[in-house]
Amino acid sequence: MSARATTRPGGRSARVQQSVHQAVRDLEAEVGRDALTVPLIAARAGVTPSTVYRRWGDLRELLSDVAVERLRPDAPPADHGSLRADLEAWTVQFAEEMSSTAGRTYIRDALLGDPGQGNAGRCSDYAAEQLKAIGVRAAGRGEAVPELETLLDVVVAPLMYRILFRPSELSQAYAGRLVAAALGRAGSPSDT
Amino acid sequence: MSARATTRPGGRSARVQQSVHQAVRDLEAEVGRDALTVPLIAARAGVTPSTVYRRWGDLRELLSDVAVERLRPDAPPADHGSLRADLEAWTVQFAEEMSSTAGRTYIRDALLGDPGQGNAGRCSDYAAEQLKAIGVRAAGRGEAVPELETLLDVVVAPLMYRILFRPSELSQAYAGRLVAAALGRAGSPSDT
DNA sequence: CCGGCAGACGCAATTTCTTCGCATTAGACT
DNA sequence: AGTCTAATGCGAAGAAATTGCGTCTGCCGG
Repeated sequence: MSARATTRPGGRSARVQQSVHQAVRDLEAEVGRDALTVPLIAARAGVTPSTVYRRWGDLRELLSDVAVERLRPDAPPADHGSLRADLEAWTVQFAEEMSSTAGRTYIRDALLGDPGQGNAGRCSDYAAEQLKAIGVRAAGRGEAVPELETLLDVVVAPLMYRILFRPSELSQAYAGRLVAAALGRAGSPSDT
Repeated sequence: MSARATTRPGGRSARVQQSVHQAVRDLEAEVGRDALTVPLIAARAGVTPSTVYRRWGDLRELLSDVAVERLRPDAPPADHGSLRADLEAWTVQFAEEMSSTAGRTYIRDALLGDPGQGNAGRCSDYAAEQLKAIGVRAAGRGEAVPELETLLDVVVAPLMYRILFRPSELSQAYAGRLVAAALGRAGSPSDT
């Protein structure tokens, strides 16, 4: 499932998916996430509930798809002139977005309704792409760049762990320390 | 919510909670987790569905409570004679348990139905307690012991990140590298 | 030891959600 | 243009969620 790239961009399936996703976003803002139901979303989207059940299986999977869309970065990471500055800026922004009430909800939704783990993997891929872009740019400047896996282990994973399991232990200073730790070491615990 | 320590151990509320939890565990083994419903659980537990809804709110919160119970370590970490050996053994066992199909399901359930983030925090506390016990024992031997926060950042967080977001990237060798990384550094990115 | 009190539970009706079969339609392909 | 596949709409039947009300359990003061 996880309806994606169905027929063509102009086809009916694509229109239905768009209007359903849009209905989820609209209703989430209007009535709150906890009040969302499949019949409610279907009515707003102008389709019948059975269509939603057939395409997405249940409400959780639909919310998971929408959440992943919202977690997709909308722009490449900003260029601040150095690897350290780029990493710090990206990390702080990432931490702020993900630790917000909305961000945590999206992460949890993305993780929850996810039979094949596809959506969760996509979340990680988004972060990896951004970090890779920062790394390529830094390499172009001649800077030494940590392994991508190292950054995921040392920066992203601790952030996400706190966001999910220890939301009170997260601060901007902590995010900064993670970046410092990542840049302070050349090798990597994960050189797979 | 999150019914806990209601009246007395012998009270009726406690009996209801126990029988409901037991019903969840039994039915999970018999019919599979995806087939669980509140009416089904209530019938097995010998209570009415409305009781379950009133005490736990919905199925997700009930499953969250049961999942946290299952994630609670049943014994202190084994003693292998040295900090490194204890850490490696604990980490490998932790990774195996948590990355199994059942373990991932419990983690996801614990995270999902968790309004106040109380259950997620408890999961982290369990790991922290085990690590602390290993640390205290090592300190008693005169070994230098990393900060607890460092272990959470360097060992637990990367493991959990892979379990949740990149399940295919997890191996026993990776768990070993994480321990090596944790013991190879004295300081900490998180000396809060 | 007895009676009152607060909270939890059982019961049952109502509302809402979920599932399914069947007919119809949109879009693709020749 | 004609046909073929797949997705959608519709409606009914079944299951689950929610709620009000009466009852009972277990606790506490008299």
